[in-house]
Order: sequence, then structure tokens, then C-alpha cells
Amino acid sequence: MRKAERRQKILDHARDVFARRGYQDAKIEEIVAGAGIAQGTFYLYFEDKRAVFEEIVDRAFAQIGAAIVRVVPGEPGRTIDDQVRDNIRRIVGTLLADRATTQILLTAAVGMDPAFDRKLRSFYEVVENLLVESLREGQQLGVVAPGDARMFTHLIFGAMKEILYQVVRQDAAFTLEQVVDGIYEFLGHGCLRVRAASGRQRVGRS
Amino acid sequence: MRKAERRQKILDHARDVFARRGYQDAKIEEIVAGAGIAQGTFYLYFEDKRAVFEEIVDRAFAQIGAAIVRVVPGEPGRTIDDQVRDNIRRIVGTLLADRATTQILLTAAVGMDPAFDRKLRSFYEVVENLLVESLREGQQLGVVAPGDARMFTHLIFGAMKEILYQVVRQDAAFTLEQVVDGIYEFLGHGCLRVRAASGRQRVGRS
DNA sequence: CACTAGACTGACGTGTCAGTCAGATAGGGG
DNA sequence: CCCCTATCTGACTGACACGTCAGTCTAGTG
Repeated sequence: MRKAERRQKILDHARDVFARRGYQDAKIEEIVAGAGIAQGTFYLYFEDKRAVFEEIVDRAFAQIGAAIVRVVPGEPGRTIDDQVRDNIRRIVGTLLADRATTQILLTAAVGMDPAFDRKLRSFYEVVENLLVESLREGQQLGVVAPGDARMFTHLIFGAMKEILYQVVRQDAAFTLEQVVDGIYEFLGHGCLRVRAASGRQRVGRS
Repeated sequence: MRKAERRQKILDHARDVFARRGYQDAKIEEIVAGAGIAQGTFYLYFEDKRAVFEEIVDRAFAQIGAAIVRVVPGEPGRTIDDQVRDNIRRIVGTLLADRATTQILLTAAVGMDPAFDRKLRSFYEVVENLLVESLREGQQLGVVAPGDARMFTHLIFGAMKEILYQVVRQDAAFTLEQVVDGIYEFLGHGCLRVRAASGRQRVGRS
């Protein structure tokens, strides 16, 4: 077996174990047993337990980053509408394609320790800032509702994370298209239709 | 010092340490040091480490549960609108009143282990089912958009969890009212205003 | 076949804590 | 003042799992 192959095999099994057990409860012993190698061999390929974990997370982030495409207002034949929708589909599609990794991102990687937290935050910040910028541009163009763009960003992120978490955990059985449609409609209209009590238009401003 | 007082003191310090470190990295030694007692004394008040943690989480859930009030359609002088808004305010208010505990719920309690996960899920399910029922009722009354109520529930939950997480972590500095308004507007209208490409009304159906 | 380099092995050493327990302390009743 | 009980103490222990390393295996070369 070539080195790269073996390395990949370790990564794959580590991913499964981390997804199933969480970081702390994932034992090296279980990973190497799954990969069919001895404990020592593991350390020929990775510095330590955290190194495999970080590589899994880093790769996942790279994939997600690649799934995001900047929305261009003037694009001929592709409405902003479609571009937004496609972005949602690509991101959700990427995350649902590898459910074990997604579960790691949404559970095991949460509340690890201060050092890892900073790493995670810095990735999220990049994506968040991208979205904040896009929303502000959208507000200029009148295609995004007025209000605090950063708050919108958090609300959008949260909604997406939760629905993905549910699907990945198999607690909710939605198809990719159902999830995409659900998110898209929610972003577009919300879900409440009451607005009896006159005009409450305030949205939190920082 | 009375027993109940000391017990409470242990709970308070445990909460702080769990919030700061997460469950695994929270050391009993740090908890007892903060509470000004010896290691052995801790075990006179709590079965083990997990028992304190569970008690903190249980109390938090009880408080959140108490903050939720059933929305009554025919209530005189109180529109559904106001009742929904008040519910959001009470829930968010409760969670922001004790930020350390909220941080525990949103980070330390995630991905603990299968047994604890089941416990968490069962609480969430109760609240989720309550919301799903309310949304379906609302759909009958025409005050909630058509679509999969369970998906709406997940999206709403996720949005609320994320914004609270951000505020509690001090990464975002929103006031209670800003958060309430932000969530309310988001639930009411979403944030996108493009709907050029004709009628895409589909929302995921289970 | 003999030799070697590199890959692999798995039993073991070591640090870390959760939980224990034998003894100290406090307090109140006689 | 002394004893008895309830409470507290903190040094200790045992389990556990990460990471190591001395030794084995394998495949390629002369």
C-alpha cells in the first residue's frame, strides 16, 4: 500500500470515529483498529491526535470555501435570485455529501479548547465577513432587507447549521432539494404572516 | 455555612468553570478551588462530575421551559403578534440573564457522549414539538406561511441559537431588544427581497 | 543469498485526573 | 470539659489512554 493511500485510510477512519464519538472520546486505538494498522504506525503519519483532527477540519473548510461563489449583480441570464439559490445548493450539497465530516464540524469541533476555538472562529469570520459584505451590497441594490447585516448573517448561519445538523444526525429526513428550498424560502419570506399591530420595522442596529 | 448555601456555591463555580473550559477540560480541582472547599467535600454534595453538570443543564432547561408561554389566538387585547414577540423576549431574556449557563448549553453540552446526547435531544424534542404544533395551528389560521412546520422549527431554533451564541461569547454586542427585534423581523420577512424569477413557492415537505 | 533502509509493530512508560478514605476539625449537648 | 457526631480535608490511588521506542518485517539491490 502506498504511503498516500495509507494516510488517506487513516484520515477516513479517524473521521468516522471522531464523528461517532466526538474528539475526546475518540480513542487512537479505535482509529488504528479501523484502519488496520498498529498504534505506532499512526504516529508515522501524524504528529498526534489533534493533527489528524485539524487536517480533517481544514480540508472540510477548504471544500466549503470552494463551494461559495461570489454573487454578481449584472450577470446576464443569471438573476441574483438564481445565484443565491445556487450558492445555498452548493454549500448544502457539499456538507451533505460528507455527513460524517459535517457532523464533526457541528459537534466535535465545538468547544474543544481556546486554541482550536480561535482557529474555528477565524474561518467562520472570513465567511461571515464575506456574507456581511454581500448583504450590505444587496441592501444598496434593494435586494436585501434593511437592518443589521451582521445580525442577518448570524441568523442565516444559525438556521443553516441547525437544519444541516438535524439532517446529518438523521433526526430529520430531508432531501437536498427540500433543505435548499426550505432555507431559500425562509431567507426570502420568513415564516410568520401576522403583521396586524401596525408598523414595527425596527431591526437591531449596532 | 448552611448545606444548601454551600451546594449552591459549588454549582455556581462549576457553572463558571464549565462555561470557561468546556466539560472535559473543566477540572474538579478548579471548581473546588473556586468554591473554597476541598476535593473530598465536593463528593459529599454531588455523586460525580457529571452529576453537577447535569444539574446545571437541568435547571437551565427548567427555566427555559418556564419562559415559554402558549400562544392563544383569541386573547383579547393581545394580538398573536405580541404574544409571539413576548415569547421571544422571555426566552432570549432568560438565556441572556445567565450567559455562563447559556454558553454551557450551546457549547459544553454539545457532543458530550451518546447518553447525554439523548437527554439533550429529548428536551429539545419537547420544545420543538411544541413549536411544530403551534406553527401548524398558525398555518390553519393563516398566520404562518405554508410549508414543512418541522423544517421551520429547525430554522428558527438554529437562528436563535446562533445569535445567542454570538452575544454570549461577546463576539457580537447586541442588546436584548436588538436581538428580539432581529429575530422577530427575520421570522416575519426573512432578509432577501429578490423574487424576480416568477413563482418558486416550493418548500420542503416530508 | 546477504545486506540495508524504510516501514511497521505493540507492549510499555508516563502524566493526568476523577474519585476515595483515613484522619482532622468543628460544634453542640450533657 | 469531654465526648460524639457530622462535616470537612487533601494526600493518595487506580485507571486510562497518549505517545514512544526497541525490535521485527519486507522489499529492493548487488
